[in-house]
Order: sequence, then C-alpha cells, then structure tokens
Amino acid sequence: MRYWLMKSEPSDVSIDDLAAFPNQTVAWYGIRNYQARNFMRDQMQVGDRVLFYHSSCPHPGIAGLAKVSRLAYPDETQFDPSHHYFDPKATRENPRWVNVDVQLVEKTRFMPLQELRGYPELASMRILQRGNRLSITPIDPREYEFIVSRL
DNA sequence: GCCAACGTTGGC
DNA sequence: GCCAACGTTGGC
Repeated sequence: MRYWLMKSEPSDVSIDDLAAFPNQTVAWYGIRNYQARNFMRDQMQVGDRVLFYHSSCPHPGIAGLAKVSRLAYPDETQFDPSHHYFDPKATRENPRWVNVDVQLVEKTRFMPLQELRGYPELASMRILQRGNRLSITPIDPREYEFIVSRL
C-alpha cells in the first residue's frame, strides 16, 4: 500500500463536497501533467491512502483522509469539446489522460500548510519544496504516520 | 496581482 | 534534439 498527497482546489472539490458526493467518492479528473498521470496509471492501487489537500485558496493545507477506491481509467473530460479539460489529441481509442476514484475516509481537523512547514520531520516532503507544483505526490509512510497521528 | 519555478510547445 | 517563448501553478 502506498501513500499520496493529492491537491484539490476547494472551489472545485472541497472536503465537504467530497463528503456530500454519492458514496463520498469523486473521479480525480482533470490531471494534465504526465508525471501525476503516471502515478495514477502505474502506481496507484485500490486501498492506497490519500492526504486530501486544499490548494490555491486562502487556507492551503490538509483537510482530510481519503483512499483510492478504483484503479485508473480514462478521464471522461478529455473527450468533451465543451469541457475545460478537453484534449483534442485524445481519442477513445487512444486516451491520453486517466483518473482514479478517490473516496473519503475521514474529514479531519484542518492542518494548515504553515503547520506542516513547522515540523522538521516533514522537511523533505515534496509539497514543502520551493517551486513544487506537482498536484499528486508520493508520501513517505513515516511522514504519513507522523501527520495522521497529529490530526 | 505578483512572481518564482517549471512543464510544454514549436521553430530551427 | 536544442532552447527560447509561453503558459500554468500556487503561495503569498
């Protein structure tokens, strides 16, 4: 089992939105970065644990715990010309983008980015590195446990 | 709104 | 295959 941090803009899908969805599950659509796509396609397994992170918002930070509930499959939004995430180079025969499904495990207390930055134990987390933009990053199991034990 | 970082594109 | 230009991300 692996551990991941997945960024979501709360104006798009917040932890409360996730909690309100059917089965408390969301398709992680809209990933248009090859490295992040490859994590979903090649490495994510059902049951993998996810830190659900709010980004690009007034209060960035960890908002809850989730898990991978379905293996990667083609992202529907790439086929829809009216959609923001439409990709003219993608076809049904040759999809370019995939997504997993993510299901809520628990809405936790909110752990702000500022707090994460304060723990020396987490200093090597990718999310904390200057210039990091990757929206899906693997998390070291010890870092995951450290964070969960403080939520 | 600024700006650093970095991924992508496309001409050559 | 190089690399300059451009676009996007995301914290502040």
